[in-house]
Amino acid sequence: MKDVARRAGVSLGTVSNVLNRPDLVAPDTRQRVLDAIDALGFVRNESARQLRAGRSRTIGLVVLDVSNPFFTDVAHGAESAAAENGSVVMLCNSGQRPEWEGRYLDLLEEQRVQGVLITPVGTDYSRLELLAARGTPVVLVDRGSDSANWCSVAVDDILGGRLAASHLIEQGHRRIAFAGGPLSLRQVAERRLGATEALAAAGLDPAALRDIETPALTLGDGRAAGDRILDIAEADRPTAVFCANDLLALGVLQAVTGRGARVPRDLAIIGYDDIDFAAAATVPLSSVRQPRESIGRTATELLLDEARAAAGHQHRRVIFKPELAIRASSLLRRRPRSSAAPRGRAQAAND
Amino acid sequence: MKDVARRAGVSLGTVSNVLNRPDLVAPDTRQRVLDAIDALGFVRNESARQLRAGRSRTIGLVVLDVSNPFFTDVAHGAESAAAENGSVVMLCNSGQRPEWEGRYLDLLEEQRVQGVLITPVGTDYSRLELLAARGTPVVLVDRGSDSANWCSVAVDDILGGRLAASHLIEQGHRRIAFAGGPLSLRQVAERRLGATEALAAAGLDPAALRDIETPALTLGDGRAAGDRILDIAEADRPTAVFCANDLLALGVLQAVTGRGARVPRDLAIIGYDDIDFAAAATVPLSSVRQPRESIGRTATELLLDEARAAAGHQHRRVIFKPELAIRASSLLRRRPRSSAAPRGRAQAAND
DNA sequence: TGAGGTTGTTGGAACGTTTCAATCGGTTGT
DNA sequence: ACAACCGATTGAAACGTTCCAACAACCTCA
Repeated sequence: MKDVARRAGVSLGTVSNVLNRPDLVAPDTRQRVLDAIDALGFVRNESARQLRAGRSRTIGLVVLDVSNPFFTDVAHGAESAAAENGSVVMLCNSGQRPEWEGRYLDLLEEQRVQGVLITPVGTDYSRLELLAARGTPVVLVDRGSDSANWCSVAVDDILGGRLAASHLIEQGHRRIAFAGGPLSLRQVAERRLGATEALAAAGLDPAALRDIETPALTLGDGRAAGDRILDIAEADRPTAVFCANDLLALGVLQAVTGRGARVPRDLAIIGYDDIDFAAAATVPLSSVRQPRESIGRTATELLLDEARAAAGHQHRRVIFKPELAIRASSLLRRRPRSSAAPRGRAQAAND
Repeated sequence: MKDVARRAGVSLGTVSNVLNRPDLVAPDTRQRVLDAIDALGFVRNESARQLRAGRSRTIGLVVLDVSNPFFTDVAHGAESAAAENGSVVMLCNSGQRPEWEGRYLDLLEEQRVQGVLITPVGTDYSRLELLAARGTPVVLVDRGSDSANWCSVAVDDILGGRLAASHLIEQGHRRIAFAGGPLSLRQVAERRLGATEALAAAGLDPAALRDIETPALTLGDGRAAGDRILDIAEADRPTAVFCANDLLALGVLQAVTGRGARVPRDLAIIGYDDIDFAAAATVPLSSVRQPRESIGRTATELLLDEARAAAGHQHRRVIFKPELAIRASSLLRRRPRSSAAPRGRAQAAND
């Protein structure tokens, strides 16, 4: 910047003004400075700006799994909201490992980010509370929280679980499995809880929900879960499975059809998230839809509001409602008429 | 840091030494400083470090599409290589839009990142050349380049295209389509080129390759492509399609089976990338496998080498070889025995 | 005893910005 | 003719680190 100033024959302060408050400086001076910038190929040093400003223009987004399209969609929403406000999102992948989550939080705090959007791995929020207490705004994503320390944006996972299970019950299923894990993930626990509520509401025994616990929520774990379901003796085998997310559901679908079972006739499947691949599976996958991009967008807006308002900020708790997206993988009866009549051949089988 | 120094009764320099070269400082002083750090909840200011150091510990990774699992896998490889070297990867999504790519490059340069890993949108490398000339190492990812300005890590896409098309020809197909676009993406153009080479090598007319050009490489574009293929009169319709990536192929698969056509009997499909979802599709998708994580890892290592060696760095050009991953979506004949005997029922149909 | 080492600590300059009070011509109003 | 004001520019003080030459205290050996 010093070089630019010298070349344009002005002082450092003027160059800074051209960069930050161009209207303050006379048009011809401004032009001279801009020319010098061009000629020298000058590029602002963001570190120095941040150091001076005390805060960066970056927002941290810590997700459980980047290879899960759900999170990339959330990230997408966050990114566009941030871009509209001149900020950037730094995407960090904890991979459901608490140590990585911690590492990334340290890193983000050292960078003095504007704030952190996070879907925490566990339920121990002490690190986050410290972060918030030291002045970095935190917003919980895809996870409600009654804490007074931050905003949160969530989807009603209990309701989602209830919707999914009710749908299966309504389709005539009585032996239903729940695949998902670890149960320490609040999303998983709540979806499961919703399912048991639906069973109870239908006069069935909630304890009869068959748990297929998985180490994580990936395609591979889904394949393993599918194998485990098929390994159950037929008389006892669930006729339907509710998976804690679509990755799992797609894995189950693959394992099960790979072994010659028919979906939904032999096993009905419903997932959760309604990622794009769900509809694209060749037995189109029923799922519970969440407003993925809106989650990211809303969380970012809450965060920026807090970062700017500093004092006069009221923490808020936003809860979206999930919706059923019914497709072939869970439909045993003739497909109910929906507004847009579906094209495919309706399944006639019934159990 | 000043507060820490005061509390521990030492000078600023000593605190810095505790943080950066702990072995230089006497054990008890060190402990006193560490205690003070804990008590005050001190967190290093990364901006100040960077300003002083002149360079950050961040690596920029600019990809074409974060929602494409191929790139998240590349990112994963890059991330772990970076982590081993105490660096972090900042993931940026250009979404195939040149303006966004430019914005992100500006941003990364302002941050004085250690270097930039990029799969460029177009073929205009002038912005990158400027970046490299000003001293930021650049590594081209998934794109070969003979430029003397940077390293590159690529996969031989021409070979990949040849493999895919040869396989289809060998399966008896004569009317073959290529779905992909825009052709300005080098990946797309080269995969297509490989396919025409394969046709020529088999004594077929390379010009007979039927182009289904798509605006981008997404699931949605694939569905549209599938519809366009089925709209072709049956006598003239291709019996096989080679898709420029798996997202496209999965889209085609969905559209085609949704309209009652059978895969591979009515239309054989082969994709590219071999993402996890490919094997998980219910007609498991044949594909061309690329070493996704290795690409990211190798690129990062080249980058870090350049960033460190500064002077004595030789630009290198790494080219991986792709492999066929044959699955049901392209197999008309009895499945050839592979080392691990496949479980499913073999297809008996033949054309 | 004093020269030379070793070990641990210190003070201050530098990194590249932003910000703000101060300054400087030049008008304008009275 | 003087005060008051205006817009444009300047100079210097931060911001929080790292780095390095210098120093102090102590030890060792001739």
